[in-house]
Amino acid sequence: MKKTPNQHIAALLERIGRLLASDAQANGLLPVHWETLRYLDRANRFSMTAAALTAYLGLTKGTVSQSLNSLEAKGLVRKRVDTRDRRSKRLSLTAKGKALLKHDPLLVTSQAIDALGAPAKGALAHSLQTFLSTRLAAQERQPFGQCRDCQYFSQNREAGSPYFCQLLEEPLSESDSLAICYEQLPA
Amino acid sequence: MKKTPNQHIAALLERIGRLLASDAQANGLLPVHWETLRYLDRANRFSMTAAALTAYLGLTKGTVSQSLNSLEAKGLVRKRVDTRDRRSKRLSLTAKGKALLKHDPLLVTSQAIDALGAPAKGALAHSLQTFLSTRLAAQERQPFGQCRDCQYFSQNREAGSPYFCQLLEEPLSESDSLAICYEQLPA
DNA sequence: TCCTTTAGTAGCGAGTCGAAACTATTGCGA
DNA sequence: TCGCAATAGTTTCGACTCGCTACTAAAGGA
Repeated sequence: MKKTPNQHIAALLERIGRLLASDAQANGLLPVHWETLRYLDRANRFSMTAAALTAYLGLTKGTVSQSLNSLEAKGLVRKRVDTRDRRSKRLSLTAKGKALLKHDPLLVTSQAIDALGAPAKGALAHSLQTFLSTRLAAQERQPFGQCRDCQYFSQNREAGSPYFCQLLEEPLSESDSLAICYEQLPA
Repeated sequence: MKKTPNQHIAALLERIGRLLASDAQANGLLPVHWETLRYLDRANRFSMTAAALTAYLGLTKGTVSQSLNSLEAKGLVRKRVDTRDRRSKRLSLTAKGKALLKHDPLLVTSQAIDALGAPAKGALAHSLQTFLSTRLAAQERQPFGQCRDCQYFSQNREAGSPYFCQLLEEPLSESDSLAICYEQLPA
């Protein structure tokens, strides 16, 4: 079976994925746990729910519910019923969860990337981003891009907050604009 | 938590890995099964053992033994005791296993790579390869490179086969030289 | 008010995965 | 030649993921 350049790249990506997954078994956590902590660290306040996390990870809600229970039992994640929509629960990282992210095994991985030069890094990031977006779009999955790159993102007309979400009709802070969002629709 | 460019790339790689893993649940096989079939399709005859596969996947031998049992029960892989070293078993793909590789979910994935231009693809393949090699070397794991890029690889002095392995003292065919090898040591 | 949709949970079965204990074979060295 | 360490692989155990299905509860529209 001869390999095309595309297949070669695909095989490399899959193999690297496996490599990173085995790295990610650290501190008694499993890969999916680390991804959850990272997500909750990066998501904006509208996206801190089990449903959004389910879409992000591409798993079923039953599976995600179990993982969250496990993280809650470890004291890394907190669940609180949303007062506006009492079906929903708002997730958050506990102080312990935030502290644990300082020992994210991904930090070790990212050191190995220094073997590449700066221009190669830029090209790599861009290519990976393009591939990820293409693949997610093909499966009709949410891109989870940054808030400020969204077509609902706008300047705020009123005082108080610099930006505004036209979909959820909520004011946005500077750090909101950098977070990733479940609802994000690239401009 | 601010992200450095390195961390951004590492996060992308991990996320893409998860994406591919969920794609790889096709035809009733699990990701690790597909990786096993692919390995057995690409490995040379010295590397068709459970021990080599264990090193390739970075798992424990118990786990790999179980996966192989499952693949054998499905009729995709065959195990035969090695006549030279009766501790060892030589693995091979059955006809059914080879046929199944024509439906490898990685083939779908590789189509999405066409969203990148040809020069970007070359740079991407090179960067990923460099990263993988660096990371494997850091963990003192085998690179599993192609036979012909090995320091034991040489032209054959006798007739019959074009190449020769100076480590295993075995003649090598043209297709041997392209296969990946457990013993490979980059020149 | 009814009915559909949405958010999340609970339980089941299959299977990965690591760890540890085990068998069998090989090969080295005294 | 004997004994012992190293190597190849299997088995069993427990924890956990993961998809699936069935479930509860709340929201919201006709």
